[in-house]
Amino acid sequence: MTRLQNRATGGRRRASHSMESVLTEAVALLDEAGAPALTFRALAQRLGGGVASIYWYVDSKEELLDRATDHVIGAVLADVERLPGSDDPIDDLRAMAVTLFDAIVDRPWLGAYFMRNTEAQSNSLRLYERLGQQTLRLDLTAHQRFHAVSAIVGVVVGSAVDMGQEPPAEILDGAVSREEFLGRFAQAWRELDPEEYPFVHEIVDEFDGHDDVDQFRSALELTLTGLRLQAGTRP
Amino acid sequence: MTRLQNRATGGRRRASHSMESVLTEAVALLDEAGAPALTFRALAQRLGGGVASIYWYVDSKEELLDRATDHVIGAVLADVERLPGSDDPIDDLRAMAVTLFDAIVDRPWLGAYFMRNTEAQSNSLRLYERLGQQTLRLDLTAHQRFHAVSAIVGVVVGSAVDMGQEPPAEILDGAVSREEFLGRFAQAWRELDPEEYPFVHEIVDEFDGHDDVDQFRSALELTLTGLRLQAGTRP
DNA sequence: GCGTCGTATCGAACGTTGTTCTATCGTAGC
DNA sequence: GCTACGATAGAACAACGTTCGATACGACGC
Repeated sequence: MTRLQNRATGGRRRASHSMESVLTEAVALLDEAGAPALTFRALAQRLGGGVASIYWYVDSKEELLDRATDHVIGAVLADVERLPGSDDPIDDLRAMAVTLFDAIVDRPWLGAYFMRNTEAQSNSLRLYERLGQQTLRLDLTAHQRFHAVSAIVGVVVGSAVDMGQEPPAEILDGAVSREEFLGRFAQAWRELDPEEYPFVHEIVDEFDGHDDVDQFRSALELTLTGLRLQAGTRP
Repeated sequence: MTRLQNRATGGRRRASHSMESVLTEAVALLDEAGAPALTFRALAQRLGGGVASIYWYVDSKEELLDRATDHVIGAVLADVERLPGSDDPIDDLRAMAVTLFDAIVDRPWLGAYFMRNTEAQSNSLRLYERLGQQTLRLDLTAHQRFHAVSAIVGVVVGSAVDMGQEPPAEILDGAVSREEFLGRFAQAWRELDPEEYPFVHEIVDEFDGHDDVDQFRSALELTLTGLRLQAGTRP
């Protein structure tokens, strides 16, 4: 689609984009080096065009982020809709939440922007709807249903934000592994006064080398059993 | 503490700060207009000094944010330690979580930075310890205790992030109230296809004019009942 | 009194960011 | 061909975090 122009002045090309390509490359940048890597200049270079051209597709960086987020949430939504489904709505809720969480594990930057603006994020709304539909199968009031879905999304986002924060550079360039980094923290904790920090000492071994997915699963399970009790259904 | 100097050249003053004053003014800026308002230039102007002076107290903006966050978490910790305490550790956990959440309601910017870096945030670690101590009174494994506290913190952060995002400017300058803004969303939702969005229609009235604190309380209650069941204690 | 050292301060500059301005190209319709 | 419009792009702008070098101040030795 790109064309030659102005052969006399050296044959500079004009780039020809599309909403799709802009979003795809934006997501690629986010995937490769996280949120700070997505700048208009980096994106323009990748698209082989000028900085200002991006503003034809998008009014601001906020909108770019929203659209990029919604773009990948679309894939998550497809995964969720492809889920088999069972006779237990709570099992289905768990499967959906795990699917969403897995997507955020693959793309840590998602955590910060997911569900920020349902206006420009139509796929997020659809996902929200899908989660909510499972609560329609439970014996709850509308009030309880609303809060149940909020709670589940809250658990996902809460866990995701924990992992979403940029690792401290030393870990990004591979100078130290994640295990080393956690271990360093654990060591500092072990040197605290056991009288003053009995709990920290109790769990320091659990913290050292812990798995984020386990942590999320446990948190999710607590809310789900709470929800199950509230709905009065048998496990 | 400020002194006069160089009277001959017009009597320009030299400002004299302290870690305390820097942090206090930084928090004041955050409180007044949110995270984007805290810039080194704005802070310097408020302190009546130069921009570079702040770098004597702090090595980067990240450290400034960490220290400012820990500064106010110190007050939260004091509130938590002032809590009466009961014979039910889960009741105490709830009271602590609510205290923390209330602090974030007052200072929405807290949500984004709380628990980001326990290295420079000693008060956060103390708060984490205080929460964990309650789980020591429950019949749980160390593994379960670790996950329980993570879950509770996750619920707080998850709810806080929801509210922590900057309102879209129209609401900041008072052009539209929060109720109007929510109502606009609700109206858009009501116009969706009821066949395709049954859940959204079910809860749109709950969403319209909903209270963030209620939402948080419900989510917290679900995890707490889940935890209670896990510990096998009677309510 | 004078020089020196460490603490503390500040103006100016640098590089990068999001955003806007203005000018341009290429194609489709007349 | 001319025009209107969709699309592109370079240059400039303001604001930001950060760094540099110079400078002031109080305390100390002498």
